[in-house]
Amino acid sequence: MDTRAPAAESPWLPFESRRRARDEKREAVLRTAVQLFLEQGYHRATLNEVAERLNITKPALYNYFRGKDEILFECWAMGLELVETSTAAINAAGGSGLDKLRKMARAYGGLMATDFGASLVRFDVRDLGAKHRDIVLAGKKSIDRTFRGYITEGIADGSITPCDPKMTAFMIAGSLNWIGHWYKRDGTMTPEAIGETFAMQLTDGLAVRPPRKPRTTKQHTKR
Amino acid sequence: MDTRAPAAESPWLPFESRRRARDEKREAVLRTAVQLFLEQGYHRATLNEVAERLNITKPALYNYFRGKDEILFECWAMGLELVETSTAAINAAGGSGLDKLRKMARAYGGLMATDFGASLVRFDVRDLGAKHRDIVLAGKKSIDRTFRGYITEGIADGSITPCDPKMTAFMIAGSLNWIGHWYKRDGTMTPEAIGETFAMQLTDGLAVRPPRKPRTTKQHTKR
DNA sequence: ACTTTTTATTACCCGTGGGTAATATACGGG
DNA sequence: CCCGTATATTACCCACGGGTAATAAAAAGT
Repeated sequence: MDTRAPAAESPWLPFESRRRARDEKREAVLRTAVQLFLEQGYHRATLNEVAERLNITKPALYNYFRGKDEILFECWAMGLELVETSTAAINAAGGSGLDKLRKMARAYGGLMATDFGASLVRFDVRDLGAKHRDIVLAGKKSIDRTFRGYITEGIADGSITPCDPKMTAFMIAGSLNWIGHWYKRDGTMTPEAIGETFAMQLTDGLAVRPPRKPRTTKQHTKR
Repeated sequence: MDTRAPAAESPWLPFESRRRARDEKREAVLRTAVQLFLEQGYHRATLNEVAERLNITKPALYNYFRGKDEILFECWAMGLELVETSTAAINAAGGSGLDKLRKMARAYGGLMATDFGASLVRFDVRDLGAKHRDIVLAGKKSIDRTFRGYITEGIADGSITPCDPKMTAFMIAGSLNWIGHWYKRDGTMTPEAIGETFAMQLTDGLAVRPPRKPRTTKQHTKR
């Protein structure tokens, strides 16, 4: 009667044979939800459709989450966790401030091309309850501090030219965050490649620097 | 009976003396709406509250707009118009690709600190009807083309070091777009100052360049 | 095999908010 | 002064979707 193929990879096979572990299912809900939220936007996405994609019905979701906003929060939590893992590795590896900043740009930029990574910038904290919102805001603040930290560190150790760490962090994080808004899987560039490109260009600059003798700045005579 | 002070500057004085021109009112609706949309997010903001802030009632809004989504669209239209005005001025002024890119960064960055400017990046095109959505997407595409154009121009005229214009445009526009997400009026920096800072740093780079003789890249021996 | 617990289903509630119909009030012109 | 038009108001509709209660079916325990 219903000949639709089952959604990609749901632990709930269309009928019966449901015996996987609880955590696996919870995670599956999350994966499906984050996808739908990104696809349609949090408010347009309905729990009914999340459930449908998993071959279950809406109330079943309430076995794993207290409500829609908790699912949203968990998406954020996943993203934050990924970032923390990255920063931990970077801090452990050591190096100059510039080194760390570049590694961070690469890692963070790559994350922005993943579902849970994009969650960090595509969703709205105002959709969360006060409690969860505070947690997320703290996480975001921590990320910001990390960026600023690497920059001040870099200025101190001479690997980065003096600048306002706050503004520069906003600038770099902003351009990386934006990846979460435009990146589509169909693109030719892999997330890592994008992260790499951004990391280099953000820290390398654009303007041509006159190698030594700056020829009088305006010599673009012919048109 | 109702002793509340009338909202800031509404053409509708609490009772009577409503005779201002239609366009003025339409614009007032727009200004109030965009503020509320930014404050609370499009979906949480209600037309009832928009109306309330203007000392009128919801159905009165329908004298000026066909629906909520049309109001949203007009916010976008305002923002797009502002950008177009800027680019027109920049193109008229001429200069090298780098010059134009810097001017654009300054102008666009400043716009991101305004309500209608922020509309361009804080709202979701998926909230629009197909027709309006297409218009907005076309506008965004045009902005992207402008950035890319200045970059390719700059590469051609030698003011910008060779790079992938697409990626670089994403990078610069991204960091500027992000201003629309974090800028708050209470900050110490004026929008123009931010635009200026970003314009310079984005095009100047961060990494210390060894003035001439690069001393063997790793000399951060002590700690 | 029986009971208990977990997990799912069906059926429903109901708050919210965009949108509309019917109506009233003000304004401008003849 | 009266009428037509523009603009506002009150009162309402109703679709949508998050959330819940009651119940059934399956797993797990003994």
